[in-house]
Amino acid sequence: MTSRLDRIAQQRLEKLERLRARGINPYPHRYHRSHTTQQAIALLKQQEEGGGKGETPVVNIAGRIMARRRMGKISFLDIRDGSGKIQLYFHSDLVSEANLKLLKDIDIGDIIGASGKLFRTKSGEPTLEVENFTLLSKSLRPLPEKWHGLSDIDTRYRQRYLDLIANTEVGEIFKVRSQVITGIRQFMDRRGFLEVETQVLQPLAGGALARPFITHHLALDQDFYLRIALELHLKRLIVGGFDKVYEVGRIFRNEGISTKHNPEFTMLESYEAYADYNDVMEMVEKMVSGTLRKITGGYKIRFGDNVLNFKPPWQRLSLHQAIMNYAGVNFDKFPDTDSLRGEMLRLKMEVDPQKDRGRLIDELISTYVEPNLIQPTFLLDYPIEISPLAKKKPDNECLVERFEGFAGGMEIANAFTELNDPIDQRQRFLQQQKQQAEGEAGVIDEDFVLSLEYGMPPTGGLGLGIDRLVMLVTNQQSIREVILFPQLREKT
RNA sequence: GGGCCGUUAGCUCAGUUGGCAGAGCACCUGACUUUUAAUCAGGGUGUCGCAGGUUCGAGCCCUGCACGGCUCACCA
Repeated sequence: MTSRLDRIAQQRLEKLERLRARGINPYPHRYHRSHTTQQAIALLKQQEEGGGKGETPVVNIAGRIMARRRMGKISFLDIRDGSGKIQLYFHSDLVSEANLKLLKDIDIGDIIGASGKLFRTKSGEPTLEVENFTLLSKSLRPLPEKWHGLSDIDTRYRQRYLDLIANTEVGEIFKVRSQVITGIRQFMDRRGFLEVETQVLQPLAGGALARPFITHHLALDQDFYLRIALELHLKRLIVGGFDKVYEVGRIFRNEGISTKHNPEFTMLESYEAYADYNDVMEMVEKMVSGTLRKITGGYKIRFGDNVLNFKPPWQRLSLHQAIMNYAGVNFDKFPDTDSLRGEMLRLKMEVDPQKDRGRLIDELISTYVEPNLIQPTFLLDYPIEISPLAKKKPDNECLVERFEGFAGGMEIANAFTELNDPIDQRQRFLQQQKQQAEGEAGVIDEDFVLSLEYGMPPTGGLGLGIDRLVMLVTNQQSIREVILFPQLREKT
């Protein structure tokens, strides 16, 4: 590193050695903290509201030093813990000689514990008048700048701990993320769903069509795939007799990285026996709107330039109608790949000649429809070609009972009335296999089909992208802002 | 993988037509008994992302590479 950083680190190492020479352990094992900074402030307020009667109790607090203002005989330090921050006041007449000496070797970034009485300064700032303090951890490196914080995105993601120290609002995003997941779990548990954990390392990566990550088990001398969906194992559990199951789990897709895609992301999947996609739709509305209300107190959130209103019921639109509205294509009139491609070319759309009818429809959705679905919207009834795990509509062999939920121009949910006919399922897999691109997992999961042969009740299933939901709730335009450690290329 | 943009002190950023490498914060020394982006005086600590090239001379121009951002492609 540069000589200047060496110099700062060197100075701090020298301080460390001085402390050790005086018999001070710069990294002690524990500290008895009586209050968090916010509890201490609350205690002071309580004391004041009681008319100042009684002795102010001595509190022990601990945290990282964020700022220092030295003024001759007195010093002010700001320290921060997980709850917030508080100001410390040091007066050289009030602390021991040893403490005074220690204070000289303390730096911004160090973690200390301090005890003393609470009071308010002239300007009303709640403050701890320090009587005694201890070094709890010596910091050897300078923190990012106090006013502008840390804004270099590369450093923010690679050294997320610095981001969290320097930019307090980043921590808030991840608190909301936790609240979203907690809210969803509570919702599902209350509805009688059983939370389960299924395997991450799978012999076949099924349940979606995406390129998987591959790994190898040494003892078994066998390749495994990191799961690309939770679907097929959760449905096995429905066959097994758990009527309502869900999993909040990490899934892995070996695809491109973008502001809306991270190679590993978190998905909620749930399956409910004896339900269909209409039941699931209602559940999604209640789950998302209810969780939102719990966190924000209302149904409306700002997302970019828009205000999204999640109050049920959400807009429902058939996929067919949506593509008519936004792309001007009536796909019913173009029942095969060639005719649909011809129509798209006639409308001067860019068309990938490799794509079959299903993928062309998919393209119409993602290019023309999805970006326009700002308010929460359900698109219903998808073409069978792109929905191999969903049950056909009773009155239309070409469509399945499937919906996707959108908000803020992003897909957040995907659900269907699950296909439970094992013969139809095998045929759909075979059909899928023919269309599959190279590199994608293409082997039929025979064990899954076998499980269907034993009989799966009619079932409604759901997949919900947690990361994107958190993006919406926290008004973030990049998925990396809601994932603590997003995927980056290793620096060489 | 393609296109565009970026990379200068620990952090946030300037850097003119190609002519001695700059500021604020942080850091070090000193002053200061209620400060809070404390203030005041002094101190610049750098492989200008990396490697080449052009030039008397390159942070600046050219080529390649690395990493990042946006975007396109990919992506049930």
